[in-house]
Amino acid sequence: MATLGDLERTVMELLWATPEALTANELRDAIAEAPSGETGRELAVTTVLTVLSRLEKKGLVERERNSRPHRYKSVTSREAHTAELMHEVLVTAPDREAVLARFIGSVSETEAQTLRKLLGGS
Amino acid sequence: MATLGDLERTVMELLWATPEALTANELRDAIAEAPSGETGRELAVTTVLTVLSRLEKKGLVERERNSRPHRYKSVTSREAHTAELMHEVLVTAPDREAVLARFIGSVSETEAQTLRKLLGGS
DNA sequence: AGCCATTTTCTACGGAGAGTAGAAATCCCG
DNA sequence: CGGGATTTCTACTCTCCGTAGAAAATGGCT
Repeated sequence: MATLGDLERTVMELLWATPEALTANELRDAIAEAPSGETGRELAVTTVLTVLSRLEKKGLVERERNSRPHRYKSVTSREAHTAELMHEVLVTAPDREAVLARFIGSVSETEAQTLRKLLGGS
Repeated sequence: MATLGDLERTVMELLWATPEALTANELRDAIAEAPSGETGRELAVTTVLTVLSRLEKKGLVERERNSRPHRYKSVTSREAHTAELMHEVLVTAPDREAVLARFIGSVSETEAQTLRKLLGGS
């Protein structure tokens, strides 16, 4: 179930947060700035490249091979990816209805509201 | 995020499927019978015990230490556990509303129906 | 009480995934 | 064409998990 490591996750979050495709160097710098979370670490650019190729193999990242410093971007939006993961979790259980029943009990009222709206009438 | 290995998952599914607490030996036998999935493997009972203690450390399993052959049972139901996992996934994204929007698009009509019912009116 | 079979704990190994990065190969710009 | 930038290869380490033997603990039976 495509589970991500810490660094992989950090990279994905940066890619998800950026509309344009990024180069490995740009990513290395962004990680060093460390706007959130882990103390800004100084990684070798090869480290970032390794992670990127692993993410590419996992199908989460796509690279533009034509432009010289290759540019990387996420294949799906963060929301789509998260929703897909949720669905994967859901279908691991035989009784999905029961799972959903529990699940809606765990979401906030605001979120419940959103769900009602999205599910529309009937 | 408490991700399970294959054997750990197999054990959890057996525990979830059984109301009474089970001993390591009973679990070993149940795995050997292999009612589903993996070809019935003959595991050493110590293997099962190791997995059980790891699951206990992860908080998924509880053991009755008083009864002599210790008996193990799951801490939460399969549905509760699955729903909890889904929620954990949901909150990894900043825009939960957007994730939920995608998510409901991925559930079947039957499930959507269930959700409407559970969310009630208003 | 003492012994032995059963049970539990400890220790360990091998393989996979992930973080990390140097060495080597490749690629262009000037 | 040469050299700096870029990419690929290779590799080491750590942690997790499957797997199980060795060792310790336990408890019933004589």
